[in-house]
Amino acid sequence: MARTAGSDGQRTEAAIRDAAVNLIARHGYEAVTMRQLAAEVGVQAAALYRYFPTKEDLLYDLMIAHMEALIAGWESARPIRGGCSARLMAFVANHIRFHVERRHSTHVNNMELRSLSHERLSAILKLRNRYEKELRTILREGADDGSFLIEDSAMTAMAIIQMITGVIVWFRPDERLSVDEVTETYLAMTMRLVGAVRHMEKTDVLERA
Amino acid sequence: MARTAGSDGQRTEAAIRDAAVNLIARHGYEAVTMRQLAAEVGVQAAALYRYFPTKEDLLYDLMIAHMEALIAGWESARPIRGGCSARLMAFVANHIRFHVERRHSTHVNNMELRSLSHERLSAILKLRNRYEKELRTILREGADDGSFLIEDSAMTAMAIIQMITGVIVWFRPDERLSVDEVTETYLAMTMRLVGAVRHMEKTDVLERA
DNA sequence: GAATTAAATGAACGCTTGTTTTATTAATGT
DNA sequence: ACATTAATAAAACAAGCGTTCATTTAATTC
Repeated sequence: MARTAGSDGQRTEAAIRDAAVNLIARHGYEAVTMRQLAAEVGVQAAALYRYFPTKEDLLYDLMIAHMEALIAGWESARPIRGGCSARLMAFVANHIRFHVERRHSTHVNNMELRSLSHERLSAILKLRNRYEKELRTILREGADDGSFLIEDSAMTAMAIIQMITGVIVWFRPDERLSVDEVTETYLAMTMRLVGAVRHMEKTDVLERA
Repeated sequence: MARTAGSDGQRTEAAIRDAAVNLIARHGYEAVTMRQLAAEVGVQAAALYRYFPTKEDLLYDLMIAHMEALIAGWESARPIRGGCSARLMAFVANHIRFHVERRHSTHVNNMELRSLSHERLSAILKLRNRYEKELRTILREGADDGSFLIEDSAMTAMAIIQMITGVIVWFRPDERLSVDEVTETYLAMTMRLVGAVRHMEKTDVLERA
C-alpha cells in the first residue's frame, strides 16, 4: 500500500505535532520512538520524515512554537496603560491561563531542553529570556516608583515565574477548583510577595462572565 | 583482564551512584547508557550489574536515597519549639540549603519520575507527600492561630515549594550571591507571601558565623 | 600455600533505535 | 484521459541498546 484515501499533508503534520507533544510530555523525548509516534498518528514511521527531517527537528519545532505563542500571547494581552500593579496582575493571570491551557507543551519546554543541540538551546533560551524580561521590567519599575517593596527584581522574577508555572504540576482543571479561582489566589499571593501597597483595587484582570 | 588491583566493592558502588546522578541530571535517564555510565566510573558495563540488577533499579535507588535524606534532614533540623513563623522560616531555610547542596540529585528526582514503574512511582510520591505535609501543617496552624493570612494552605504550600525549589534552576553558588543571601531574600518573600504579621523579629535561622 | 570469595572483564545475545530507499497509490492539474 | 506530484507503505540499514555469560584476576581465609 501507499498513499491512503483522504490523506492530506497539512492534517497529517498537525496530527504529528499534536501526538508528539502528548507523547513527549508523558514519556519524555528520549523514551518516545518514531514508530510509537507514527502509530499514534496512524501512519508508518517513514511518513514522519516527509514533515520533519529528524527527531530533534520535530522537538525543536514544538518548542519554538510554544515560545512564540507565549510571547505573542502576552504581547496581545499586555495592557497599554495602567500602574505596575495592574501590569503585574495581567502578567500573572495571562501566564497561568496560558500554561494551564498548554500543560503538555509546557512540560516539553521545561523538561527537554537538554535534548537540543547547543545552538537550538540558545535560541529557546533567548526567547525565554525575552519573555522573562517583561516581568523583570514590571518589577523594577514597580520598585522604583514605590508600588512594590522587593529586595532584588531579578530574583523576585524567578521566584514568581517558578511559583506560577508550578500550577501545572498539581492543577487538574476537572477538580474542585476552576482556573479563575486558582488564578485569584495566586494573584493575591503574588501581590503580597512583592509587597504591593494597595493591591485590592479590584482590577478586573480575569474578565469573568 | 578481570578484577583490577585495589578494587573495592563499596567504593565502586559509591562511584556508580555518584556518576549516575551527575550523568542523569545532565542528559536525562533515558539518554544515559549503561556503557556511558560505566566509562565514567572507569569500568566495563557488565560490572554495573554486580551492584544494580537493572538500570531502573539504579534510578529508583538514587531517588529513594534523595527523599530519605530530605526527610531525615528536616526531622533533625526541625525546631522543637517556636511559633509558626519560626517554624516556617526554618523549613524554607532548610529546604533551600538541602536542594542547593544536592542540585543534581534534585533534578533527577523532579525529572525522572516518569521512568519509574507504577509501584515505585507511588513509593516516591508517598515520601514526597510526607515531606510536603510538614509545610502544609505549619501553614494551617499558622492560619488558625492568626500568624498567617492565607487563602488555602494546600495551594500555598505548593506555591512555596515550587518557588523555593526553583532556586536550583538559576542559582550557581560561585556567582555574586551566597546561599545565605539568597535564602535571606527568599525568606522575606515567603513571609510576605503568607501574610505573616510580625516576621521581622530577627530569628536566627541561618546561624551564620 | 591452597582453596575460596569478591570484583571485574570481554564477548556475545536479541532487540530496538533513528533513518533511508524504493515502490506504490491517491489526488491534482491540464 | 493523462501526466505529475504529494503522501504513504514496506522493507531494509547500520548502530546502539540493556543485559547475560563464561572466564579471569585480586584479595581473603584457613
